Amino acid sequence: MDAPPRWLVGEEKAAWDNFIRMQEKLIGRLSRHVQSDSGMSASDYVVLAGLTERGGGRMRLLDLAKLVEWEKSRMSHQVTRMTKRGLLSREDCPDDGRGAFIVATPAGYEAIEEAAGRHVEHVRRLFVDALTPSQLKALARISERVLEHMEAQPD
Amino acid sequence: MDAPPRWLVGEEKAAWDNFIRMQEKLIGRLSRHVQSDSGMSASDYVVLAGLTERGGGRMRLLDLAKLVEWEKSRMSHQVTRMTKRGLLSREDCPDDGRGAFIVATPAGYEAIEEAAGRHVEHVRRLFVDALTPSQLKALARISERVLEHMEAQPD
DNA sequence: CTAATGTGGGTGACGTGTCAACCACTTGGT
DNA sequence: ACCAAGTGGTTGACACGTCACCCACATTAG
Repeated sequence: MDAPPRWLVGEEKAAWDNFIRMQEKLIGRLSRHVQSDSGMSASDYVVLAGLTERGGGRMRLLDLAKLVEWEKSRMSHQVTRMTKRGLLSREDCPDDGRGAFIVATPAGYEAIEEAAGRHVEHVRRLFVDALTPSQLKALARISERVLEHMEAQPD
Repeated sequence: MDAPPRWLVGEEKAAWDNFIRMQEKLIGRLSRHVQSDSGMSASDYVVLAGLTERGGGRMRLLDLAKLVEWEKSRMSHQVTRMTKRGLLSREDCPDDGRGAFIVATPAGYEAIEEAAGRHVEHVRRLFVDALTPSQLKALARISERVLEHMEAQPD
């Protein structure tokens, strides 16, 4: 019987609209910065950052994909491209004939170290500096809350 | 002389990490929903929503692009694809020989009306319902604050 | 009127994301 | 030992986004 949609109103609508616009503008600007001052795409950055900071520079492809919440085929394509550009390499896994280790090359390490420092300055400038400590705290809790809520929710 | 990067710490880091993860997961899930229950991509949705709700179903290409904060070439490509699928059509502008009006077709209207109702239910389920009214209000203000801050900031 | 410059919009090439199918290897049951 | 089912990973086709460049028309200066 298809009840009519419950459109957003008042604070609901304000929160959603502002959040969406803010997030789009912020992410867009940050990825253009990564691109223009390190020559890497935002995806390159995410992959290298995850691999080196949380995987010690060497990880199985699926583990890396889960870490950054990507699909395996996306990761596979991305690794192929980054390998061609010398940032990563693939190695066979001795324990599991199907497996592939993804390894950050020296050039990969260099690139991420360069980029990370610049990136954090942009994050500060555009995001952290815009908010008071208590607003930062509030946003941390709100984001956490939404994440938990989503995990408890079907798809 | 290249001061060392001021890495994020404590609440700064928590706010940023949680925000990024939340936003990625939320946007990802919502666009998969739009896709699977209306057959449209998230981009199709944005274009049709902007065009019909705020442009009366008929707008110049550049105006539409500005409205949703896209580059003109992206919009042009997108309109081309949507035109092929019957959701939009192009019309010449009599006042300006270079101009192009983008018009939502009846099929376009139908599609967006169908999709919008379902979309808002997902937004409620995944986002609005996760937060208290005061958290929604806080997020609205925080987002607004970041937006204003970015506008006052060079690039 | 005409030439320079600006603006609205399109195009093609290339990097990226998704989906579905596929291959090779592993695992578990019999 | 063997076969079914599962898992790790790759591939190809196609939709999408960006960049640089292009073209047609408009505007302004002279």
